[in-house]
Amino acid sequence: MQSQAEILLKGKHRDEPISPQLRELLESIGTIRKIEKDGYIFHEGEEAHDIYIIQSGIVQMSKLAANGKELILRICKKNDLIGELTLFSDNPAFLLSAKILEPGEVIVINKDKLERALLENSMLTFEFMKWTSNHMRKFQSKIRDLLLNGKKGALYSTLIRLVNSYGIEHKDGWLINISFTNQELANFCAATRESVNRMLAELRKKDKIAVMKNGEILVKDLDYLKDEIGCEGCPIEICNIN
Amino acid sequence: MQSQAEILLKGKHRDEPISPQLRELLESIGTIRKIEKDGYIFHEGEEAHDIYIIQSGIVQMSKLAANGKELILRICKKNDLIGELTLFSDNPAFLLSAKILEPGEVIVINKDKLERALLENSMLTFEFMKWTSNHMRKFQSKIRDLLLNGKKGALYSTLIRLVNSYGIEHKDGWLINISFTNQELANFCAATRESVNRMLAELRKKDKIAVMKNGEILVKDLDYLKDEIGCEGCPIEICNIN
DNA sequence: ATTTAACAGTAAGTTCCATCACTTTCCCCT
DNA sequence: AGGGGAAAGTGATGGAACTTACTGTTAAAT
Repeated sequence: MQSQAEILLKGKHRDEPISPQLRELLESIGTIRKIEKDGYIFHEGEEAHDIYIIQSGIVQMSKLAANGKELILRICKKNDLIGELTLFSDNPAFLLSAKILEPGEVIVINKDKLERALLENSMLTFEFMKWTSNHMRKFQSKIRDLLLNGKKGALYSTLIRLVNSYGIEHKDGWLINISFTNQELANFCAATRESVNRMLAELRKKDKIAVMKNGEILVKDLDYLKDEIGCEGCPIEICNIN
Repeated sequence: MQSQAEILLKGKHRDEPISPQLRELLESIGTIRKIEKDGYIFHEGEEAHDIYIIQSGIVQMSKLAANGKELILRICKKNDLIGELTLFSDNPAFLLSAKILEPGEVIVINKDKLERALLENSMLTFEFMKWTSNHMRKFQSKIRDLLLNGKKGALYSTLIRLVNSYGIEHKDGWLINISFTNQELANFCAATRESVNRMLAELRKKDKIAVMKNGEILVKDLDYLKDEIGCEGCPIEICNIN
């Protein structure tokens, strides 16, 4: 049995969101495209012909609401698959927007090609289904976190997920290796910037977190966050933000 | 172009959640089990060996939170697939509880058998993936509805989805053909019974809904509900509660 | 027919959270 | 070095939603 620390210590290599075989297939039928900071790979509602796998860089997936509010659902990095929900769909339009937070490269894979390839290779089908099903599980745990413990629950669980996905070890705790503005954190939680600011101030006062000079958050007491929201210790492959 | 009325008029046959081929496969490798009112087909956390397809009856899928709160996520009927998220999973435990609201029968399908069958028949794989992906889309629209317009948004969107899934035509609007207590409606919305009661009272006062003697809700002005929450008219195969 | 239990309905008080309005801090730019 | 813009931080206020507490209603149970 590994402790969470040991699991996290594997560092950047701890995530293998898609299997090596699946990745190989995707690479073989895809083409590389550069993605540039603050641009978008695609926008919600656009017609979808391709799906993407991230090679490097960071991509934020979000949904826009009618009233102008934005809901951030995922933060994706190397080996994450995005745009996948348009696969096997009758009217393939992107459901989310993909904003580039850090530049890098993606593999662009033609939807039809991929569909055919998947259907021809049952091992890959297996991997793909496994990935999809896992993704759905994350989503169900997320919906609970966001709804069932108020805004505090939403923020704390977001912080926990960010640590699980982007936390690096630090002598005082876990450092979340991407910086977000208060507004962005609020968009994860369907809360306001001011509420998030106040909650972070309180956590800082209680010495549960600290904010670094570059804006990154250091979580000093992860267990406190978990306790406060009645975290049931779901596995790290579910409790993340990818 | 069909109007929503025309689509709904197709009545009970408007939903074909899974394709006839997929259904045939499932039936051929499954066995029948009777399900009895107020019982459970399975509970959250139990080890999962089978998945189920509903033949008749009504089944409610819900997630329990640490603080005792319950979140109802789906209401399933004939041809709906449940327990599906344990497929292709490493540690197959049910993520939701399946409570029987109306007695009936389910087809019990062994997980391993189904996995093998799916991998051997790519046409079925295709259908299955399509179903999964569609399911994920529903979920994303749901998370937006529940989070982005307060409790009113959550309740109104729940009513709209119930009409889309269980609405039958009525001279004054759409009658939701299952009855729920205020508490149950609250559990759909992550709200309290009292809040739901007040919102329903307000809708009744404005003559937008009416409550029948058996507790069923008659939605007299569906467009009002849609307008109030900035409904973007997503298709009926997404905006439902199955 | 009366009791009981479950649910609906309402009101008052409290807490949570969004909104508004502003100041302060940070950091980029020339 | 100083100015401008973006983000952080904070207080006041109001409204939304939860809590508590109670009454009214219905339907089943004895």
